[in-house]
Amino acid sequence: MPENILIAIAWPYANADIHVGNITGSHLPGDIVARYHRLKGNRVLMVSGTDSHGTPVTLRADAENKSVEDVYKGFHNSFIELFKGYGITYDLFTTTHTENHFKVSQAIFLALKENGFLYTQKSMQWYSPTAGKFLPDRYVEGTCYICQSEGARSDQCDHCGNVLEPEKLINPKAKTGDGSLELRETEHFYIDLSKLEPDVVEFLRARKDHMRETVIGESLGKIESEGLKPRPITRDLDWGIPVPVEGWQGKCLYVWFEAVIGYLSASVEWGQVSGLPDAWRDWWNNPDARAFYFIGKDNIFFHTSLWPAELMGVGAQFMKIFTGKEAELTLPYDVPANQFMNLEKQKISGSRNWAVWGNDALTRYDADALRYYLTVNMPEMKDSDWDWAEFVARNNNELVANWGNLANRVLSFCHKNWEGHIPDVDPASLREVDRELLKTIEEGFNTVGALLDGVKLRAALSEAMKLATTVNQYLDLTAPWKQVKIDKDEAAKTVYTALKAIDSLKIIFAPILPHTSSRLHDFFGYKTPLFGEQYVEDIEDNLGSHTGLRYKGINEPQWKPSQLQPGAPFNQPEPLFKKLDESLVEEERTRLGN
RNA sequence: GGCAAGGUAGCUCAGUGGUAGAGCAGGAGACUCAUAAGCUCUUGGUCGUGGGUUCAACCCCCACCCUUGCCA
Repeated sequence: MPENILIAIAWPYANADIHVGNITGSHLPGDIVARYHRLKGNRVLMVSGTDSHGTPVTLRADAENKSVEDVYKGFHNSFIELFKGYGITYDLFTTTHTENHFKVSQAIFLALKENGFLYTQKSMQWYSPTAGKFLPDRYVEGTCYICQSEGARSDQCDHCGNVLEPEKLINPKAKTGDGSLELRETEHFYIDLSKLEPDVVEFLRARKDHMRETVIGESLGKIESEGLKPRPITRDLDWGIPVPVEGWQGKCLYVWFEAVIGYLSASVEWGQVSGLPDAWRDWWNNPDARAFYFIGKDNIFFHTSLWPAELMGVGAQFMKIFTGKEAELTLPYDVPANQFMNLEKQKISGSRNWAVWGNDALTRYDADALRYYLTVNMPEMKDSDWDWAEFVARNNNELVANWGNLANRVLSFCHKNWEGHIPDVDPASLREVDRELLKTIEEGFNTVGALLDGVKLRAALSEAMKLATTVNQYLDLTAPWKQVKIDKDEAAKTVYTALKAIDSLKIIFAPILPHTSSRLHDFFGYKTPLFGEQYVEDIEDNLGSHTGLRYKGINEPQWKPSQLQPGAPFNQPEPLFKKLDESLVEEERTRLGN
């Protein structure tokens, strides 16, 4: 019975390019788990999109003298290029600036309102008369009223570290230089999270055993010690989703409230563009569907507490408003948040160009080499570090030397000695040592599969590499290069066994290394591909048009041991991975910080 | 400041109340099918600091230091 698996990945914000930390943090782990479940034959829906709204986008547009649409679309298109290059297979990668997302978000808002979880409250906010608008707290700075230091943000002082009350800031100025500011009264909607706190706590307790300790600590641990407080969910802003209430013109839904709804709205949109308008309900109205949310540690609260609170708060009301039929929405099953990846011991910083940019790295390195290093070094438990010397070493000593060389040595040995055919061996004639090896590899489908299912990706990769080592050991023991000179039939058994093992390992590695596994798949001459294809599609609606990244899958379970047929022809193999020259370490390091 | 997570071999990281683990790097050896790759053996750690609980602590408790995230 196939499972329904939702892979929800954090929405990149349309204000910065994607770097290796973002890739290893959420997009790559999500893709690995998605590919695994697709190979298993499960029904996967993997969605994300560009978070296009909010103040930083409008400020950038002003600074660059562009329209906000141009700014977000510039980033959006570059994100799509990157996902194609790395093989991050979104069923739909869309944006928050779609008519559909507006409707879904507004329906969520209204459902919460009808269910009594929203209230309004007036407050004083800094207003810029010259710009004619309210400024977000982080764009107002002045003198800290606690430590008297200059340059404090109105909501927080970096010098003394205190959280500030914005209206108490001394001598406030707009960071953007909009002249003097004044306090004005404004009114906003708040979500009363304290009412939903018992539900959120229960939700987290039920998932305590399979969620990461860092995630549980950051959410359940904090709620138990600090509680959940109400949060404003609207802002004085014109670039975003209008508050769907009479008399609230000029105010929008707060980005953090609206962006998480994207997982739901992207699923709805995926159904629309796929010609299956109700299909999203198989994930969203199905309590057995498992929903995984791949995010970075800075986002934990929003996904473990706020988003579940929104979902539980709307109850069956969202579906009633949006479709006319009452139904509950599926809660997250797991939120496998990653920690951060540093770069050469320092925090990644876009403004200082202390970063390895995703698209740029692809111009010099193969996607699977990058995917390998980003998986082996994924910050699952604690922050990790991208180190160029380590990248080269791991590529050369592990990926090339162990797995790549294993495939290459056996395929080329066989191609040479058996004239481009799999040795025509009767499987019943295999020796004990051959059966042992194949049994070990077959068990790998369970052990590695369980690790992938549990989102323990470093462990899964390590286990797969261990299996490759086992095959290398087997070859050393059976030494077919000696055997072939003495008894070619015996050597044939060895080579046949090793090829079967490699053909199986190809599948086991495929979620992590899809491009090279596909090449190996081609060498073996399979007709059905391992994976489907990514493509882009322009989608029109009443807000304009946007580009969606799509994926057309293969409907065939392939997570199972090799089906290689004795005697079948196969293609001339080539090395799967490239050895990297040590000199590039210096070369890459000089790029940093400039 | 409050809360949360991390601080284990040169490097990157697993780990558990009961005689410290892996991969890579370093050292040695036998082999040669392969991108001089693979295989075997091996050096290497007072498990952040200081206390405490226990027959026994890296693992439990307390304090402190360092790193990171959040403060909704």
